[in-house]
Amino acid sequence: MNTNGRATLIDVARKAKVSTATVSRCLSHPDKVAEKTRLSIEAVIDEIGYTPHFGGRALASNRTGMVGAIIPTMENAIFATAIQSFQETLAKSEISLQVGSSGYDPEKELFQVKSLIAHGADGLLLTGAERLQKTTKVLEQAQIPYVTAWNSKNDISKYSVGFDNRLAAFSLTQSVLDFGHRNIAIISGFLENNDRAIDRVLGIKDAIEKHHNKGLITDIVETKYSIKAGEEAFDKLMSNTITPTAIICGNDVLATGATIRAKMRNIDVPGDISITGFDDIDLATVVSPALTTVRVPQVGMGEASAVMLMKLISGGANIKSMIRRVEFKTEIMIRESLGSVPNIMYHTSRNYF
Amino acid sequence: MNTNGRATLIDVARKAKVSTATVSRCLSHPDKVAEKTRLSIEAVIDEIGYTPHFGGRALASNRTGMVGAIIPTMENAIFATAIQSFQETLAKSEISLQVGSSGYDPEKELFQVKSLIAHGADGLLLTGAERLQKTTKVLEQAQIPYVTAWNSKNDISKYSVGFDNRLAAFSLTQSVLDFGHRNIAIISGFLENNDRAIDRVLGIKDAIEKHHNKGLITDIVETKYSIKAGEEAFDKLMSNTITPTAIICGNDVLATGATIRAKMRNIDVPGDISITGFDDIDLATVVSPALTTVRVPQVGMGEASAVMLMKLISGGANIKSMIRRVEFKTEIMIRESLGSVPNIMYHTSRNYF
DNA sequence: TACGGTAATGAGAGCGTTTGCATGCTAAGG
DNA sequence: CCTTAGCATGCAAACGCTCTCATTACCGTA
Repeated sequence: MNTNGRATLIDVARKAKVSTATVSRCLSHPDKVAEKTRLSIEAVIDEIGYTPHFGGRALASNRTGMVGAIIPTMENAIFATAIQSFQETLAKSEISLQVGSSGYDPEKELFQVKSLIAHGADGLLLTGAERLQKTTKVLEQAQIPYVTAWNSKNDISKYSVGFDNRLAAFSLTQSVLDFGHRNIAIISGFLENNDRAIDRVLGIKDAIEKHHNKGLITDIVETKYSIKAGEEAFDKLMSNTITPTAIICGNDVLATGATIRAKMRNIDVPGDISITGFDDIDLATVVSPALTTVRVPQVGMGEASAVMLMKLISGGANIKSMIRRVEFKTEIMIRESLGSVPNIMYHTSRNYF
Repeated sequence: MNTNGRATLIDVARKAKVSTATVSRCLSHPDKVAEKTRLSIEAVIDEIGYTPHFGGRALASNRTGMVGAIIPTMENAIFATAIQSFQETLAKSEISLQVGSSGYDPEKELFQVKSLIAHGADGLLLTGAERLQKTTKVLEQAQIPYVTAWNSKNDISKYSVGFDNRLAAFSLTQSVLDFGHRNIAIISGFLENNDRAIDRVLGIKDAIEKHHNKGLITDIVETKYSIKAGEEAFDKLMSNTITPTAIICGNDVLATGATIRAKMRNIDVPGDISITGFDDIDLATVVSPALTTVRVPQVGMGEASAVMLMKLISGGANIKSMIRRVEFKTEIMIRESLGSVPNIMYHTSRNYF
């Protein structure tokens, strides 16, 4: 019994008439202890309500059983599914998760990294490929293993799990072009410090350049990821001289905003204008019309990154032979929000080319 | 430099030519150290990239700087806002948060409590007033302070933050009655182990009993909190002999499901049927028509519970004089989904009374 | 110059666990 | 009956930090 009145290993040992070593083993490696001993120790533990002291454990074993994840934002569901499956996978090994958000700001990411390390993270999951050099340095000095997710364009020396944002956007854009659209606008998240957003825009441009020409892009609006921002961006696009017949949005949240605003302005989707999203979060099928979007391998990424990170943490010889990079495929989900070009607008727009 | 190659306090002390005590103070109570000393220590820390070892700190100080929160579900946004403000408030004091979910199952809650304690939580935030006796016992044996939220109907000896679910539902129902509705159906979450859901149903009944009679309730459907469940519940209600003119839903998620299904079936809301929600999450204004609902003091609860919990953790003399219970007001948000009773149905329904 | 008081620092004893190594015991084989 | 392998257990040294208490340094005042 320590000064706080909380039971300790020593109390258990004394009461069970064994050494602390045996009690410790009984907790951490039950198979190393004789059945009989184990039972009597467990009885004592139950009786006096002993819980191992976290700090003592962490100090002696140099492990906390906690890992951290830093995602850009929790405000919308973009990362929720992946984080959930990440968490579930960890939970199977009794590892807990602490989530922080960076707000798409590398400085804040660095802060979160420090904070998570200070809070005892055994390993970290980070979003995207780019970060401050200082962040990488901190990670290395603290000797914390980490995995990056959400983008496969990654330094080969690092451990990463993701998909090809650029390629996915490319495919989606091809579908849009196939529907006959020639005046295309983009509503993107802020590109600064966001390699995923940059890649998506690049993918759109790739597709357009390949099949037609750059002039097809009427405008690119950069804004924050929120429904309201999507609404405002829509207004902006519709106030331009050249209005688009299709709007490709950086994610489903922006697309939802655009769709809602279209409805408010009595602009029919997809009759008058087509709108596409990215991510395929729940929202995509809640709005009407349901969004054509890109399904991102959230569950797969969550699981794969958890497995990778746990291997890294356990360390040992097998690290050398580990796969350093997992790349997933994406899938285009064609739904109601993408349709053919409206005739009248189609003609109008042709004048410009 | 320890065996892992990670820098320790001793390394810093040696390099800065001071004792470990001074370095420790410099980190934890900078004002107790001379400016000059502090600067030189900080320089060394920066140079060798020292991060305090979590385990050592936790062991010596008997604090982890982490608290846990257990909410019933993360699958929808019901608890998100409160948790976020809880977290933000904690963050100001450099306390981190670990969230677990119980799935509305008391056994799972117990498991999560144990898990969070095992992971070093300094304190806990729990949802609702009811739980297993064993859970309370575990909490006490581990000497972990905790606060309950979301329901103010609470044992006075405990620390709680919440609002009166019953009263809120009562007010909302009054509004529904004021619009002339006399055939009212309820779609509730499962009542078992959910004091909030129970209270909301009781509040509805209170209002109806007070102003009219029980017979006005055409049906009560219990189901899980999901959009799909809301849809199915709606179908169930509409297949009854007596159909309602208003559906009061246990939360916005269920109400959203009902609304979506109504739209699918070409039943106009609120023209043919009124629907109300509870919680006022984002979803409530995303669906159309926007939901009439109850605004729950999520931000307030989050902040208040964080403050209360932190006081409890710091302990000291002021605990005795602490306020043990904070109760917030709710607000009825009248939006499009609630309207007058359609004439034809009104007449039909009158026949039954 | 001596002295008291205060601010800054140092010494060192824990904090509760884990774990490598030593020891003791049991059972099987010679 | 003695050896020996192998399993179960105990001993005790870390692990890295905090914090109390003691000590030193410095200043102003008598």
